Amino acid sequence: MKSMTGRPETRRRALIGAALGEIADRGSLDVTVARIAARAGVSPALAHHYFGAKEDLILATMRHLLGAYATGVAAGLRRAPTPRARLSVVVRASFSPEQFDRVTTGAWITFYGKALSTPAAARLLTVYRRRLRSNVVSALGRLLPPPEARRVAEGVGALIDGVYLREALADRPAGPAAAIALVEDYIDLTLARSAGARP
Amino acid sequence: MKSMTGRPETRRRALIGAALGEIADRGSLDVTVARIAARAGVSPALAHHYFGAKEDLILATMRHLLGAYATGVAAGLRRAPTPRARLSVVVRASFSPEQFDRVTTGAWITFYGKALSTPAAARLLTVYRRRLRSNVVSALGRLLPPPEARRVAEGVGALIDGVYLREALADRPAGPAAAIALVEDYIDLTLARSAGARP
Amino acid sequence: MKSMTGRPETRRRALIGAALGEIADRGSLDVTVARIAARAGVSPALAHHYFGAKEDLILATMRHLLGAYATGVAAGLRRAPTPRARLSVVVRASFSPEQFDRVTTGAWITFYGKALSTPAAARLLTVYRRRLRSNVVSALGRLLPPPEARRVAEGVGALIDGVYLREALADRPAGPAAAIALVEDYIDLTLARSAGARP
Amino acid sequence: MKSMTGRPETRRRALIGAALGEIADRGSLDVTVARIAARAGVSPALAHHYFGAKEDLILATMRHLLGAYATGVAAGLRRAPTPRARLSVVVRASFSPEQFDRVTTGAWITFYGKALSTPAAARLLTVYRRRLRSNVVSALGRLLPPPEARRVAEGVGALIDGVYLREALADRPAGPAAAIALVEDYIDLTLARSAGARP
DNA sequence: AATGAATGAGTTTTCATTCAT
DNA sequence: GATGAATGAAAACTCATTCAT
Repeated sequence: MKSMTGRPETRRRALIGAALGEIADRGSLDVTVARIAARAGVSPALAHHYFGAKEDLILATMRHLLGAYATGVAAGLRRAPTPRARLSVVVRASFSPEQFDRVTTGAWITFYGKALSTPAAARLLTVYRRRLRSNVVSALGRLLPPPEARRVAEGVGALIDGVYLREALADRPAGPAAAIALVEDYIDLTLARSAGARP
Repeated sequence: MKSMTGRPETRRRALIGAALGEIADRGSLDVTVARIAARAGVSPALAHHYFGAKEDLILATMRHLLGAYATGVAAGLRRAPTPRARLSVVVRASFSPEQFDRVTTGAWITFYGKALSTPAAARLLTVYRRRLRSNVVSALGRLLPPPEARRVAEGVGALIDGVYLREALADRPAGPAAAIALVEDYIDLTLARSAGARP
Repeated sequence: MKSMTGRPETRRRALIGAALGEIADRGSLDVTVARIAARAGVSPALAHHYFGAKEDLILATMRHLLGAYATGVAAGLRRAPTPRARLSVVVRASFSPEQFDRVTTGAWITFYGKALSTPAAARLLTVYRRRLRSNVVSALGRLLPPPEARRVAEGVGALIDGVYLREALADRPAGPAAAIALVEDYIDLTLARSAGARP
Repeated sequence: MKSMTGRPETRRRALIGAALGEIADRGSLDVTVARIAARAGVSPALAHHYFGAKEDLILATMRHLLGAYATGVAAGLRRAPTPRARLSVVVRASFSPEQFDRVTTGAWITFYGKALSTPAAARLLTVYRRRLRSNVVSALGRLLPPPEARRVAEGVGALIDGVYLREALADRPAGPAAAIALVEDYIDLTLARSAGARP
């Protein structure tokens, strides 16, 4: 194989993309540097050259995944006029085509497992999750009293995760529209109760 | 190590228990036959003698895990007098001390990942999940019209999964009581709406 | 290659012997587990099975080498009637055919280098050297006053090492007889001076 | 890293110095071109540009080491008035601060090992050793009959090597003064005998 | 002259698995 | 039934070396 020189950033992207693909294909982090490198069209040694240990490549890939999601959410939030609309943004972003394809769902679940065993991965997850949660809580804060806002935020987050997980593992997935409807319905129900209780 | 002879069934149980422990300790399926065997107090060769390939031991362990959960639910259901109570049984069984310790939560999440990549594991998961779902649907069927029963069953299942996942990964878990309350609240809300809408 | 089962102790010996041979052939510790294993007629995996890391195999080999020398000296000492004869035993043992062949000299020098970089190896060397030195000092103690005995012991030890080193590296070695004569002469000279000085 | 252009000779020196340092730090020739280059503040590619293969850089480093010693001896010899004084020069040069620091002793022993396996290194060593020996023999030739002069020269050389080696590896080195005293004493003893025997 | 990108050829090490006893 | 000896196949990682720029 002739060695083709490219810009380092291009190589890093390619390697992370390849890692993501391999992880989704294998359905686990039990992937080899050799296969990732081959998929990226470079030598295994180059993967080490850029990322050091395999673990670091994996974590970089995870960071990329979380970052893409956070970016998607943030972009939507900037354009949402009302608190309720901001909640919808979070829900829809979670089931957007980019976040909900086979590769990405596979990678997400795999990373949940990784977080279980690797403190560094757990920290990454915590950071992003907290950031996301604060978005939800702040939107809900305009609609609900603080203690309930926190509780509902927890429920919304859990429901998103649960639906996401089930859809990813379902033999016959219901699709994003149904997923979104389910979560939106939960939000509406909760808000309605509070609204009814207040006056 | 002295070779200790035991009843085959005892050996199998010991090996499955050891596998479960190793999986939880490592936080992933990246466990070795050698360690599992050592934990069970037998030689690696014996593990193969009983289970064939490592993969089979892993699947047997998964089956055991799912079976234990299903058994717990079934036992509760027999003693529950009303449909609403039967729903509670399912919820509580999911967060019972046996299902909600570090070992078991770790194993569950790990197996979700496994299902992603291994058709056999996915099938196992599907079978048990369907069985569970039919319990929920049949209980809800007494309280809601069929189409909504199905939808709510989906929501309840997803919420249980989501809460379970989040608790397992949380740096500061809220505990089973809070988890149960969250899901029960969702059930109540949904039932209340239907009750209010009907008359 | 058919796997031939043998007694563990036999295998360990074979591996240590093979390591010694490889080290001497290569003239450095830059040897591979694969080659050592091949020379011993076993798989590389077996070397790890018995010794753990390569480093441990190397240290075991070093221990073997030092042990063989110490054993040779000890055996001779038991049969030596006078202090002077005991000194000769040490000298002759150092240049005995077993200690002075190409393999052994090569290994010794290589291990001196190893001691330079590896504390564990340095400790090994120190232990054996101290044991040897105490033999020399105790023999000299009958012939010389203690402070001089210590000094001479140092000189004898250094001279043995130096001659050994030079012979090992010489393009035209003078042979063991000349080596022994050189050291014996040093001993005699030193003893003669003391004898002459005393009366 | 900014590419810094320098005079080729400066670069070579820097690389050899860095190699020497690395060898002493690691205590063996198991050093990498990358680390040597980094220590010299240049790229690995440049090391190859100047020296070709790593082996050549190592040999150049060895040559430098031997050359520095020979230069030190030669400088001393020019100023020594008597044969006996010239012998002292050789002894003292061997344990001078430049030759007896941690870096240099480490490098020397390491190169002894190298000579064992690499003919080119062995040749280098032989050349320098012969040159040195002829100095000693010619000095001794004024004091002793030729055959004995050769024998004593051998003993002096071996003793220097042995003391050097032991000091380098000792857990509690006695220091250069003691080393020099030991060798000088050997010389004196030998000369005294001859002097006593002649008349 | 000098570099960084890139790789091929190794090297240690792990581990599931087999098999004779 | 049970084991320990043994291995093949793979995996991560290292490093000297090349080459276009």
